[in-house]
Amino acid sequence: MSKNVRVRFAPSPTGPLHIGGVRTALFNYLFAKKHGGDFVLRIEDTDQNRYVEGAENYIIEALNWCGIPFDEGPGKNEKFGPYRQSERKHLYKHYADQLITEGKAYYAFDTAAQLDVHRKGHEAEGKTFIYNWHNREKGRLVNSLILTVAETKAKIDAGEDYVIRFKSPQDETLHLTDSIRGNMTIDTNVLDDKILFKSDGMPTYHLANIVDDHLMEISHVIRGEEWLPSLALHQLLYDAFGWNAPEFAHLPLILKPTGKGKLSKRDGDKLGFPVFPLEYTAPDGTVSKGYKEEGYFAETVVNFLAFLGWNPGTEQEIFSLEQLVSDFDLARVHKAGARFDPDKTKWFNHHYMQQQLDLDLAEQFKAMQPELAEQDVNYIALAVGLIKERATFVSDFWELSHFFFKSPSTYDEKASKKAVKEGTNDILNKVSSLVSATDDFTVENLQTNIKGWITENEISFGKVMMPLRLALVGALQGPDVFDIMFMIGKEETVNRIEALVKSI
RNA sequence: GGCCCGUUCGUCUAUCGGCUAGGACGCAUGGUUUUCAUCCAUGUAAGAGGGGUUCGAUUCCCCUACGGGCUACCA
Repeated sequence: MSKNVRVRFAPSPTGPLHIGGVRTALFNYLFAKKHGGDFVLRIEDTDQNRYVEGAENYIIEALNWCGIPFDEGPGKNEKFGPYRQSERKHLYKHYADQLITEGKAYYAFDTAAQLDVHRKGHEAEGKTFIYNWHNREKGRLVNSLILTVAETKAKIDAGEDYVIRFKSPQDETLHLTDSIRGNMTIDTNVLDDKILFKSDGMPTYHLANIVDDHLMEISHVIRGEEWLPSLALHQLLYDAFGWNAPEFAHLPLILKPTGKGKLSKRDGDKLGFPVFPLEYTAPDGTVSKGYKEEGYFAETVVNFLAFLGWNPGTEQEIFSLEQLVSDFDLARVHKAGARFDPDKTKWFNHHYMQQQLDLDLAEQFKAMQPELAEQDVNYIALAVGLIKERATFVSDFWELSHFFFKSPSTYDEKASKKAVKEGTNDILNKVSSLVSATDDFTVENLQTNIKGWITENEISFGKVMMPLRLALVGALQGPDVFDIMFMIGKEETVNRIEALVKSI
């Protein structure tokens, strides 16, 4: 890559970023880092009506949690700032005026209500209303193409609302290029004269986007496929300004796990898995679940998002962020939309669970489990080390490890039936005395003593181990019984065995 | 409706004209284990349909079907 790579992630602060947006950000980040470039965050808040307080903050926190921070953006390394389009408002009008002066754009005075009438009328006849070459000078629309210069000026001076529309060309075939999809051709006759500048004094996405990408020296635009239909307009705008267009790559969409359509913010909790990286509380108080709060690791989220629409071409599926940076390649991004699979995501989390430090997990576990308030975190870490291989989330830990912290209050009925037989009492009493007699209380010594006794007396392992496990755990599950005995200590072990004996 | 993009196991995907179509998740079975898990092994299951091009098409082209996106003074 010869030129400086600069990419941008340009979300609209209309609410929390959903995982589709996070994936777009991730791919931008990976591409930038792969080529030693910069990852820019730009806030596209040109629509004042949809602005949501706190959304920008959420976006930044989400990127940070995922480990894909931006290099430049609001409040950070502002070489090309400001990075909020609302703060760049003064820049855009000049460019719109330039296009008007050059005859590439024009003023339009049609009100939203009038346009609506046209649209409805066309619809009733089964036609589509397009504001472009075929009707813009026919007299039914009001714009500076049919008004005289003086008339136009008079309207503007009188304070009448106007927009600025791009004058899209007639009878041309555009050749567009996308790094993922290759070449496409578009007939300009199907394009409408998009509004570049709104009557409220703000630019639309299209104008602001092109101007900012140019001013910020963006080299590659990597965005969702929903922007593909706008590519023709954007290319036309670059040409109109005489600017070199960046390279474009349109990412396939992330689809709902079941049903139709792309994954949307509203899918949220009703599908039983989070669609947001972080928990989000809307201004109206409704709370949406986040991956972080649900117990997913950032590594998990990054790894599964990377594989939605991309793969390395090898059979490797576990990728750290660093490995993704070195292996990522836009050429290997898929064209078709990818259905999101919650099961696979859990599998990734189970994998990354095993790589966490026991002490880190213990701290999280302690923070969420009231019963652990008085426990030594180092002891919790030992317990975690023994059970994490069977857990997907930290929230699974209590169910898997409660017996390390408190003695069983009940015995599972089925387990009791299976474990307690004729003579179990005697066996438990013997084991209890063997435990008591083990002075140097280590896993090895316990094994030597108890297993030795079992072998000497030719008893089956199950006859001893099952009731012993029942006494310690209250059920027939959990890790090695010798580990459990060692963890809870001699006295507690003896107490638990005696408690079961009494209950038989 | 119009325009654009897409289409390999249930899901994510490999294959860049030679395929007995590979891997992963899920599911099933078996093994390991003192238990439950984990783990390991095996199995299950696919190139939308029809035309071309070619010695040979999952791979290239066309048509149809289906899926998705866009079609706002939203991004």
